[in-house]
Amino acid sequence: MNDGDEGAGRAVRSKRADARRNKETLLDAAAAVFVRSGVEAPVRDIAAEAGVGLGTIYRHFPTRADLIIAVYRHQVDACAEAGPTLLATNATPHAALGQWINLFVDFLVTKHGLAAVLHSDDAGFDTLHAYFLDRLVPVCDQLLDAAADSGEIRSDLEAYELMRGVGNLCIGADSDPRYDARRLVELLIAGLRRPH
Amino acid sequence: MNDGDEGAGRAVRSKRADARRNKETLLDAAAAVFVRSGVEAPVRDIAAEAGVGLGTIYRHFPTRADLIIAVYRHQVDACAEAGPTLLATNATPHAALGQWINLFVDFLVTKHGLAAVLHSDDAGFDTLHAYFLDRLVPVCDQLLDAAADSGEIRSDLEAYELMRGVGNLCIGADSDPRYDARRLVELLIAGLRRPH
DNA sequence: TTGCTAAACGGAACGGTGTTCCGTATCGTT
DNA sequence: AACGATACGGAACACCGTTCCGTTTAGCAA
Repeated sequence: MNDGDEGAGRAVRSKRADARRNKETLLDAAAAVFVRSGVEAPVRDIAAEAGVGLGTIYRHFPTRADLIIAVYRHQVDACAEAGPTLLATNATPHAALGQWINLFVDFLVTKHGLAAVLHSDDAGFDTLHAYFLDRLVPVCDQLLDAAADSGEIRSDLEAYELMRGVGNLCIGADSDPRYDARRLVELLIAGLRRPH
Repeated sequence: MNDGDEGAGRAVRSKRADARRNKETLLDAAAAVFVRSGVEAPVRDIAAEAGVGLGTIYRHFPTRADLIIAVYRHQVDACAEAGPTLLATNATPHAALGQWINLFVDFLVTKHGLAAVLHSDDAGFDTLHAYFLDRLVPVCDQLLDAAADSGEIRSDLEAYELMRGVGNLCIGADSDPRYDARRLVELLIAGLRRPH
């Protein structure tokens, strides 16, 4: 994860200072452009914002998806880490699940077009897709299991499927005042309740 | 809707025979290519399949979205018309709503990428978006009202919002065996039930 | 049958993507 | 100061939807 030092094996010469600087600049620029124009903003815009050539972007981030991952990695990780915490601090697993899903929805909805790009079957966003799934599905699974064990919800839905569904519901949620993803997700979670 | 004869006003010379023929050929070719490669297939592929130049496509269908509308218009209309019928033949409005939604989901899921394109905020698909909405929202509204009046479901959800939600849930449902849009939509509809 | 003209055709060309490639500039070390 | 590895910039490529216009043809009239 870190630049410069390699924990195992022979020592690897650390990156050049300008390279490390550019990577930071690029990350900041991308974040700014994503806020302004959405995650589908042209790579050239990001290069311009950073005052850097196109080659530089692609050397640091082999593909657009990798850049997007890098920009949002911290927030995805934070969401993943919030899972166990919520489970511990809430009265019921179902409440924890609801709050965690809300966290995820808020994250997606506030990033223009992230949800859309996340679920486009366009190859090349595979790595982005995979990263979100790898990081969040296990957490969701844990919450789902806990809620199922406590008898609050039906137990026949996979975490993967729920995450995809919730992600899908968030598509286009910004840029359309008549569409409230949060409400629909709540409905979906409500539909999960076991008809006791 | 018809080619050639204009019901009102002065007579308009009917289209040339080759033009009418090409339009048919194009519609068939597009349908075939959409099945083979999905609705996002390049326009050039459709032109090649039809054995026709690019100009010909764009003269008949000013934009890709118009071509997609033309290909699926019949099925969308059929879905719209099924609404009142289902309401009349089902025991409860809620059952009718469920069946109608299933019809819509089946339609979307079986067309590669239609749902995705339908909800992409890409301008240029606005007309496609608008056509689906104009045709289907009123029908959904009628079903929703009936079910709300009979007290089966909560009444605080707009037809527009439900249609968008269902459409979103269908995105990527083909090409992913681990994701079953039908089930999630059922969950959503279940969540709609009034907690009596 | 033969002209003639409006209608329709084909496909090169345009503007905009993401991505690759390579000559050039710079860093960090000797 | 010199030099090689590293990183840079941006022209070039492949592909997209769409536009434009010179060429062909259908259909009618003489």
